[in-house]
Amino acid sequence: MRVAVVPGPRQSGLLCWLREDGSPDGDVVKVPDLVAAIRDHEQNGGARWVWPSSAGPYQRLLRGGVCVARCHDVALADALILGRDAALGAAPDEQDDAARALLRACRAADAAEAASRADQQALFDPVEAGAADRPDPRRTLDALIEVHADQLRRIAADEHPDRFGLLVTAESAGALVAAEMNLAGLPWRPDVHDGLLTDMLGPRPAVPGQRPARLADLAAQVAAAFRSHTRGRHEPVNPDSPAQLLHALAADGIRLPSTRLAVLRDVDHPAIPPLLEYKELARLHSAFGWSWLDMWVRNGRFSPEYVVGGVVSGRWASRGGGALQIPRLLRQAVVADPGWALVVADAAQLEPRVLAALAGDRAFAAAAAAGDLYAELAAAFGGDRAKAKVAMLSAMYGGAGGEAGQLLAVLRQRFPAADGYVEAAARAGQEGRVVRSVLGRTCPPPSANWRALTEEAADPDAERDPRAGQAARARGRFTRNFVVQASAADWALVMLVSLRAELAKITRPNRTQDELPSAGPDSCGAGRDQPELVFFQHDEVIVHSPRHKADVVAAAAARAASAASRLVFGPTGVAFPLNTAVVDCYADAK
DNA sequence: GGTCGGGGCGCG
DNA sequence: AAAGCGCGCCCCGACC
Repeated sequence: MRVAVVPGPRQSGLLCWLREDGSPDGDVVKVPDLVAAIRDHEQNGGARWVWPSSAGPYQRLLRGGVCVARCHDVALADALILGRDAALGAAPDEQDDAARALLRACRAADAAEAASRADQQALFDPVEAGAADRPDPRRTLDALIEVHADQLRRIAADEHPDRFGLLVTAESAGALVAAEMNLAGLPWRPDVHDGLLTDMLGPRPAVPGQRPARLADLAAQVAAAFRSHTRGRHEPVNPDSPAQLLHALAADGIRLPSTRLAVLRDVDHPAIPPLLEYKELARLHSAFGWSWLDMWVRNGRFSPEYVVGGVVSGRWASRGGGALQIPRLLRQAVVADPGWALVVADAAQLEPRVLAALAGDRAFAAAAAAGDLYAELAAAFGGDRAKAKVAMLSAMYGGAGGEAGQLLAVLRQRFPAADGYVEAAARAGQEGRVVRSVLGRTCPPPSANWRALTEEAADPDAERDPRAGQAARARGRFTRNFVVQASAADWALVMLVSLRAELAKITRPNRTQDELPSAGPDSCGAGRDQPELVFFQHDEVIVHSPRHKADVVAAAAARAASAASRLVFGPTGVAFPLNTAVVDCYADAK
């Protein structure tokens, strides 16, 4: 059962029950307390809540201690559906423009409210920011119902409506998980983090912006190693400046294309060893140093904002704190609370397995039935596992340099279906067509620039622009990778939301306001004794769980992985094994 | 004083 | 022969 929901003034809201086709079933219901109304319905069978975006209303619900099981996020659905239709050349639907504009205004008001809520630390103050700009609730509800019904029609019109419908459902559930994980936060020990920084960099500088002792020392060593420095003609070379480094090296007779690690590593110059060490430590300091700790860790939790579908391939992005680029070293600071454990589950070699399933390559599937895919493939590469891995990555990324070319030839011969699949995707991209993931996420169409460039080159009379071939091949690599990366993202998303559903089964249902432990935010019925999803990074999830429930959680993760494989790929010989570890500290999970 | 693209590097 | 896919964030340096 679907119910359209729009917030009204103060705590109120409008609800409208919908029929299967999305048309209104009965009158609009005005409720004085929207959070209470949704809590009641969740306790009595629930509904799929249809709202303009999860971002606004769901934050409010979570803070009221209410978790919902299902929703339809119209904004995320629109991105998927309109992306598909634009890519496939369907004409945009003029009549929906007004309705969609109204929903955008509603989401903007939600965002303004959320921003002001983040400013005020007081959680229970009524928040009225954005209220002035909020469009009329009744008109918004009508627009919501109209756009939602339109979306249902467009989903049904897809070449594979079941799969595309699953994608929309999973993306919507992903938005719920994202909000819940943001509220829960990743357990983070500032004392451990600070200890690591101090060990490597020296004590925290008293003056912010000052280089810590170790960095200052290395910077001085770098500068002193240049002749230009010893002749005293210049300011000390700043190791943070690629331009200054290139210049100083050139003055010593070494001309380099860049100051990349891979380039510097092969250079013989006294400045290089301290420079390499400087670069590594400077990055830690600037990206994840003390100021990061101050800015992002509160009450022992790191709470990044996840951006569902923020990457074209459907992977998530994050805003603030670089949540998806945490250096592996700092996993030591991710420690479960006393009496709790981290259940860390990552999909082993997800992308090559996805390719095997996509292509329906039987020989490949047979190899992927085992735990270590590359080890199984090694036989085809003279028993060398490393070669098998290079070949796979090259096939998926479009690399063909060095040894990769020969390895690709082996791959082509032994696994023709898998090779054919990515080659076809690459060809489509080069020709300016779009490709789709297994659940139907579409890659963006080529830009006008790209079209102009490549069409010019197709004209036999025109001067051949080398950039045209370059651009075409680049797009071929993009689409080649897209089909694999985006389908892997499909699998991971379905796995994540399946795990969420599994966890809900071992978690108490929603409680009433009276049962809330204290006057603080409370996620998904978690209180202080229930497992919570706290991290998701492309092919890996972390659940923070009471230690005595960790094994149950691990089993739930395994079921979620099986469910994802079945739902996304149907019957396939390919296995999608999960590496699951129950640990105190993230760094101990392999 | 700000913005913005590039270089570089962390993660998958 | 040149070159692999996707992000976010830091610093620098050019620019307004």
